[in-house]
Amino acid sequence: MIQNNKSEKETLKDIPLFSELDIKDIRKISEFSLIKKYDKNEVIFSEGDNYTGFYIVLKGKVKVYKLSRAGKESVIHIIQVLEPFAEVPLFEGYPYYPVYAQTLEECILFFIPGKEFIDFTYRNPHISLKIISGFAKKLHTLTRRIENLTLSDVPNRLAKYIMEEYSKSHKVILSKPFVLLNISKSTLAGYLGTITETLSRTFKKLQDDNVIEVRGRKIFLIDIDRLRDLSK
Amino acid sequence: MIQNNKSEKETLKDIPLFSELDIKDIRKISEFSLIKKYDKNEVIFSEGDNYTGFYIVLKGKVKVYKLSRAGKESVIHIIQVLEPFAEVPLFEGYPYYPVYAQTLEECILFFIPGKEFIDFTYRNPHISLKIISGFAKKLHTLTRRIENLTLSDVPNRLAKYIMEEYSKSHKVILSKPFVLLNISKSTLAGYLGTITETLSRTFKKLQDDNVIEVRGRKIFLIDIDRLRDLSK
DNA sequence: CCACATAATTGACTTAGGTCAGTTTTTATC
DNA sequence: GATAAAAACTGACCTAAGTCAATTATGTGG
Repeated sequence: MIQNNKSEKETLKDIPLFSELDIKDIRKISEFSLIKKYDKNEVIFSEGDNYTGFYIVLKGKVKVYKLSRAGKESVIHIIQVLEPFAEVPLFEGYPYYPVYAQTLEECILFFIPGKEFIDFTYRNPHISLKIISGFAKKLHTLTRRIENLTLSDVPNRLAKYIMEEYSKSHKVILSKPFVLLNISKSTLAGYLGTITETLSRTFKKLQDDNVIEVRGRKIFLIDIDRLRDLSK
Repeated sequence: MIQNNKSEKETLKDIPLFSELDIKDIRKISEFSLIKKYDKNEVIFSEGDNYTGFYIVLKGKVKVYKLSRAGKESVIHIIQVLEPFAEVPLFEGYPYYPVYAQTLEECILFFIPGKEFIDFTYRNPHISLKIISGFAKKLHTLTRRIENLTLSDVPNRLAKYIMEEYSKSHKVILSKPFVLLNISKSTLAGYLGTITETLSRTFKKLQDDNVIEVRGRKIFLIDIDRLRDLSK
């Protein structure tokens, strides 16, 4: 984990959280923030660690998760480029990280110390509307997750996931539409609230039913209508 | 559903969301808001209804939930006195209610039209910090719910629920500590992500193990240590 | 490019918890 | 306080998905 703090100030403007800020404010935030680099699979913080601040992903992907006593993993969020994570405890006044965070690949993260950011927020109230809309979006997502976990079975949840990924990026090879999983199948299992074995069998079942074709991380959508139906 | 708009202005100051506002602001909000009365079990809004605004419970309790195709119910929140609900879509710009809401008993609700409240927020940025901390708390709760649904079984989730209720209100009769369920067992089942039959059997099992004693809605905690252990 | 480690798959088995159907208990209403 | 309606409970059964153990595939660093 190396730290440096050069350029990159341009990128910050692309972060939804900072999109309303002018270059002066961006510079101010940069002054008390850090750019940190992480290898693949590095643990960024653990549940129970003292809270120091939050992160924004500039490059790579981060898994935010909880662990059971037995070591089973429940993936709460997959954080993509330009998205923040661990910003919730800051506004709750919670002094510890309530979850684990680990990189899924080589990452560059923007680290923002909590105390300084709170001060900044007080002096720049317009940023709070950004925070609110970010939180609202997260709340919506988590609500849907709870709904899915309680009302849908695994094939249903997997179909939903594939359809959502597909609607984010319409990729096609040789007239065949497909989705490229950007996380490992074990991470996906944890995200769908199941285990790798069950996920593997579910993929197979959908394949045997000619709904999809699984080739490694490429999932070809053979029968989109049926997949859409399965995802309801 | 009758509407009237008298007194009650004092109560509004007790709502965490409004606690920082002075009497002038409270009066302003009251001007564009409504007090609505509901019978027990009245549906306040349904999923898909056009979004008009959000509510704060002044008296009673409200269940916020989703329904599966088959009509199975997943309870997302139980809203208690002075808590707001349906405020999330407002800040997401989502034009429909994404959930159902129904009273669990006779209720008095404060209804705040969305458009007017947004305007008010722009002119009173200090209220946005209240919104943020409310959202942060909700996010924390939902995260724990997901964790529980994916990593714990039903006895575990029930034990957690009882312990949490107990820590909110330490009630004792004849030296026996107990918890008074303030929702029906079928609602509780939906909240714990299970069904009434399973909940009933789980209560029975905990009773047979001499951990609790169930007498209607009164749950006596016979062996708190073991219950606490079960809830981990 | 090989060797090792990690990830994914598969089979046999178990089990938590859901379904269905019927009964009892509690609650609300006249 | 009787009667209906709703909520809670119980038993028999079933099934989705978890566990355990072993195998196969994939990826990665030397």
